[in-house]
Amino acid sequence: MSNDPSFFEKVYQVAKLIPRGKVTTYGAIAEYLGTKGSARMVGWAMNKSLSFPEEIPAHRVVNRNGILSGKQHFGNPNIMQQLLENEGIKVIDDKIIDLEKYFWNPTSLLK
DNA sequence: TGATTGACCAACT
DNA sequence: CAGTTGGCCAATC
Repeated sequence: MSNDPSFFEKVYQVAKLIPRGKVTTYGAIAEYLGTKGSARMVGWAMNKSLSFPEEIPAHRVVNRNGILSGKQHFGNPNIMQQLLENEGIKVIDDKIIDLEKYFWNPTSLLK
């Protein structure tokens, strides 16, 4: 099969690999893909992923500040925070506490 | 089909 | 210190 994964498809591959109880950032995924500037695309891809049949933990992806940027896209803004807290991640004021502690870098897959 | 937007990030002014 | 701009790729108008 000819694999020609677009930026878009790679995002899903990485997003599915995010371990439970961990979070990552749009920029980290984009950087892993080799295109740091496409961080916006990652978020946008997540938005579409909500409509996809595949289970993609979009709630484990936040922005560089650890803020739940896309909480509004889950239908109800509370869902994203509840999911994160359900995995043991502390979220206060739509922001992840000790982000570096829960942060998971997709680049770990390379080594 | 050209222009605009988008769950971002970093650098520059 | 805060606002603006450039960058990236794909989808929508």
